[in-house]
Amino acid sequence: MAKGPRTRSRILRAAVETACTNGFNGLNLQPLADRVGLTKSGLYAHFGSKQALQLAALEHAAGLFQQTVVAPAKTAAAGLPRLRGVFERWLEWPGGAALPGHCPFFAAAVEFDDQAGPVRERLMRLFRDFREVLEQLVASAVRHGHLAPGTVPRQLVHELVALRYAHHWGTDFMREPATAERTGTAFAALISRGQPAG
Amino acid sequence: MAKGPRTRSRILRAAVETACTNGFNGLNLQPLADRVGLTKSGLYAHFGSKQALQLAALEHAAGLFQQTVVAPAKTAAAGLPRLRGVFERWLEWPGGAALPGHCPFFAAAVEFDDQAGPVRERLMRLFRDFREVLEQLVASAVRHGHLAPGTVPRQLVHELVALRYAHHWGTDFMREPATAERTGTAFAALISRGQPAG
DNA sequence: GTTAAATGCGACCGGTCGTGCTAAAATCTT
DNA sequence: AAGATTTTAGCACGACCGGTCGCATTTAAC
Repeated sequence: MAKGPRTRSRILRAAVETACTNGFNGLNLQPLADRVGLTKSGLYAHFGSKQALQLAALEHAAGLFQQTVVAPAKTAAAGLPRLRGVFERWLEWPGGAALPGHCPFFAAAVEFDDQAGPVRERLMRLFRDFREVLEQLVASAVRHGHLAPGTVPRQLVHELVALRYAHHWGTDFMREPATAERTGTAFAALISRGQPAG
Repeated sequence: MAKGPRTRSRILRAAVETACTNGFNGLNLQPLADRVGLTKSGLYAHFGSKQALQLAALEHAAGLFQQTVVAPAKTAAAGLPRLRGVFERWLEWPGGAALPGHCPFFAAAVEFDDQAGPVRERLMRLFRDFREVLEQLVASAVRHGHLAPGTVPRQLVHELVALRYAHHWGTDFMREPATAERTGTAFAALISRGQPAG
């Protein structure tokens, strides 16, 4: 492997770590360059613009997410167990990928709320794609008879997203240990509500 | 009313509006001074530090929230109707206070996730206080027989927070019109789950 | 082993940030 | 109307921001 892509890789790792604690707007060149032992311009040469760096970091984070949260799905039986596994790994992300701080996508969703551009577009697509994955898992759980036939995947997934958000709020901002239990209780309630022949 | 407090008031109004779209870290002095027709230092003299400005803006926003979302609670009958009213006004905040953009508290929760200091402390207290209000409303609804006696207020409120977060995500970031309906459906499910004698 | 491309350094640009200071202007009090 | 006080403008500072350039060095290809 050539040297260029290798340092680029190091940069991206550090960039994602930074984004987890400081957000994507916190991807400032100078501190990031210091972290990887480069000069600002040396780092900059790899991307050409801050936006390109943000996009690359976002893409890298998406890869880690896929491989940490989604990919291990097949380790559990299809249907509800698989859905539960993904949800639980989602709760623990980004810690599950040995990343510090909090979910970078949630931070980015706030930072780019009013900031149109390719980063926002890409992030929205990532969200939609993962939601699609969740909906497939729900639909599969329904087909396996683990959830009521009348379950509307998109509705249930909306409520799963809600739980993940509240979990983020409770653990990362409020820092209340009881959060995990409350999230678990809520998840169980969601599932039992959708149980066939309640 | 003297002139000082009057301009201070104008500044705070503009500051909260800015915080709704740009967050509290986006409360930069120069643009804010331009908005209210002052010089940067002229504005600065009113607060003495950016952090003091952030705190004052946060306090002002809390006042608007109280008066827009919480105070009108008494217009509805005690119990479930009152809870529903507060939740619905919460969903529409900050639009209900004629403010642009999104809920500034959610943005602040991300910005100050890792940033210790008085702003973070104050914000956490505001969240706790409002959660307390919600729990009281839930408890009241239980006492009125609108919710099952076994309802755990803190758990239900956690899920209401979850819904509000997902609503924010769906409307402000994803910009999906269907979000309101899904949030409403989820709220109804939460309530019906807690209905006495199923 | 020579050569040419890839790679990173260092200095620097214009701009904006938060923060001080002083002096002038506007306001309030008497 | 005159004096006391508050309020604002003007200016400057050091630090940091994203971004650019030319040059040295390392790497890889021939």
